[in-house]
Amino acid sequence: MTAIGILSKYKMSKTNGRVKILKELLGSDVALSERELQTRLEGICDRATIYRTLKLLTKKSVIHKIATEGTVAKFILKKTPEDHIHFKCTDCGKVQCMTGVVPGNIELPKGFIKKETNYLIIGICDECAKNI
Amino acid sequence: MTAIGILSKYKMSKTNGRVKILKELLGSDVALSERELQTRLEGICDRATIYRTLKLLTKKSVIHKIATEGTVAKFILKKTPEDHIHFKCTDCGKVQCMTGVVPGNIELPKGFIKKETNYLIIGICDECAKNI
DNA sequence: GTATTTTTGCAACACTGTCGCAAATATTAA
DNA sequence: TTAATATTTGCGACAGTGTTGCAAAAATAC
Ligand SMILES: [Zn+2]
Ligand SMILES: [Zn+2]
Ligand SMILES: [Zn+2]
Ligand SMILES: [Zn+2]
Repeated sequence: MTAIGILSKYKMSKTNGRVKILKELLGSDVALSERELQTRLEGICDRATIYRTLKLLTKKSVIHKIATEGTVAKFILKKTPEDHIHFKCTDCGKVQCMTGVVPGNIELPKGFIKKETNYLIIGICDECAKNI
Repeated sequence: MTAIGILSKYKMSKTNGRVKILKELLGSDVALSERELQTRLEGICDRATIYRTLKLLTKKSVIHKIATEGTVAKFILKKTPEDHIHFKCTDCGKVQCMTGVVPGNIELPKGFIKKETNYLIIGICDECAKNI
């Protein structure tokens, strides 16, 4: 689906900034932070606009937010609604979705109610592992 | 083990701040942020000292750091060296270790090297679930 | 086209976490 | 116990993230 298509689908105004932000996210196989988007967009729009857009797209479930050990949140297109694991490389810093790696069916103690998950594995990615 | 005992074991100077911080962590079954420690200690020591102590204790593996979806890191005593899941309640905000809940043996794609994990489940804790 | 609604940029803000450095405290050795 | 040495603290400054109010700008509806 195209950026414009997605914006139409969720009844979001098609502004220049939003289209460009979505295009970057659509074209990236790794999660991006506001900062990284800012750099890629070369000041096409304001920080605040990027944050607002990321928030809105997350709410619409177009993208999802990944909590890493650092301070920065990263965002990536949501390809599947299912729980899955994320991987963060300590070498290149890339954060990506691990599709195909299924987290075992986790059973919580009695009384606990699961809403969403945030599974992150930190290590060395396949690309970086080659150069060790 | 006592706060003093732990500090001795890891050859850390027994300062007032460190003892108090460790005591709070030893007495808490939920993860605490620097802010929460600050409040509990009622200004016994500086922000910077708390951050430095938390960093050092994490390095010594006395406590561990939990990344949540927000910006704040929380710390809790490390009872086991094994990978385990954490639970964050959206109602009361508590973050705790889920001992007993074992994450299935996750197999990464070829080439990826695991160093550490950060598994977080977000939902309603048993206590809060009672009052719904 | 104009009217209306939504979004933007800007500036200000609160907050987290880090660091250098002089002063304070803890450890050590006598 | 005291003096010498080593470590830690508090303070202030800083960089960075994310949020918000508001007037101007842009997009949508008519
Ligand atoms: Zn890598
Ligand atoms: Zn994902
Ligand atoms: Zn709760
Ligand atoms: Zn834990």
